[in-house]
Amino acid sequence: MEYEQLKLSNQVCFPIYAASRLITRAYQPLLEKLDLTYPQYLVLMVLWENDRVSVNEITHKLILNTNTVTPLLKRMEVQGLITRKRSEKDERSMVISLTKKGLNLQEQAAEIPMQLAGKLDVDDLSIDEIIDLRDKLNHLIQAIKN
Amino acid sequence: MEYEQLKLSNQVCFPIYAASRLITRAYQPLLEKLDLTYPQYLVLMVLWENDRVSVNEITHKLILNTNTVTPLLKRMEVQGLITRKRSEKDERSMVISLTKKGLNLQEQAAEIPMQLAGKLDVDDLSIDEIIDLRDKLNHLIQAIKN
DNA sequence: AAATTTTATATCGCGTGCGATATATTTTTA
DNA sequence: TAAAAATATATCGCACGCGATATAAAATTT
Repeated sequence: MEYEQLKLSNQVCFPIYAASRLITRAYQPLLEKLDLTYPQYLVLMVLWENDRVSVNEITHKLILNTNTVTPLLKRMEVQGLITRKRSEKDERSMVISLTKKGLNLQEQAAEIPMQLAGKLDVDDLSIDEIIDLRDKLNHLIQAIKN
Repeated sequence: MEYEQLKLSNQVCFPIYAASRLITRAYQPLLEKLDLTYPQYLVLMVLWENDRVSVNEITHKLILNTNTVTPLLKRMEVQGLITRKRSEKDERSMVISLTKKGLNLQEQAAEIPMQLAGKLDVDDLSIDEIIDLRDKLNHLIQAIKN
């Protein structure tokens, strides 16, 4: 019995899953120099755009759950990248802020997107194709969320 | 100082990372009925296409490392989905085979792709868009691999 | 105002995912 | 053929990622 829909080559989900891991692998040597993991880098990107946010805002922006983000932030606190303080307005809420060290990393991190692009074979992939890919993925994300 | 390239909304990598997790989440309730995780489902897809393969072949097809696949296969062996035997031709190699239970799951699993498609908001995403997305992702995967 | 519900964060357990490393077997080289 | 290199799998440690559950504070209802 043949089930065409069960072939790996016919899947959309598998390439997304594989691409996600390949990208994390590609980032890894670049982020290692800053002593960061990819999820930690994402948290910093959120904070560089908007410092002093709640755990809740971070989970929403990164589409992660608290049980992932809380330990992640605790590790980042130990590394001296961020601080965690209870909000005075709402004692339930945690305010996450950049330390000087976390803020200063931004300058070095700014080099990373270009360095990563260098890892892609330009013959295989154009800028237009990447932008189209990004937009279609955002469509897919919306379609799953709905 | 503003770094446009560090904004989440300008990233391609983040949507891939987010989409990957959202897809795994979408699969989860469907796979739960078969008592499978997404990576286990992927291993079965490999075996349904081609039974009696080595660990090496599985790692290559799924683009995973041995240190991920070996424990994964051991858990699947405990669940009675597969068997693991040393190859007679090459004692280093492990031959992974489907059990009857593993083989029989194929019929139920054949329903999953259609069920998953039902979770996507059709207004947001057309079939053509999905196929184009799949092809562009495969381009990206090749571009990273090179 | 007291009781109930909601919201925000944290904890626990388990399954990945991977860098680094180990072990055994096969292949290649000297 | 003995030594060295390559190949296949396994083990260890750590960081996610998430379902289930807990706890405390705030908001809502009664």
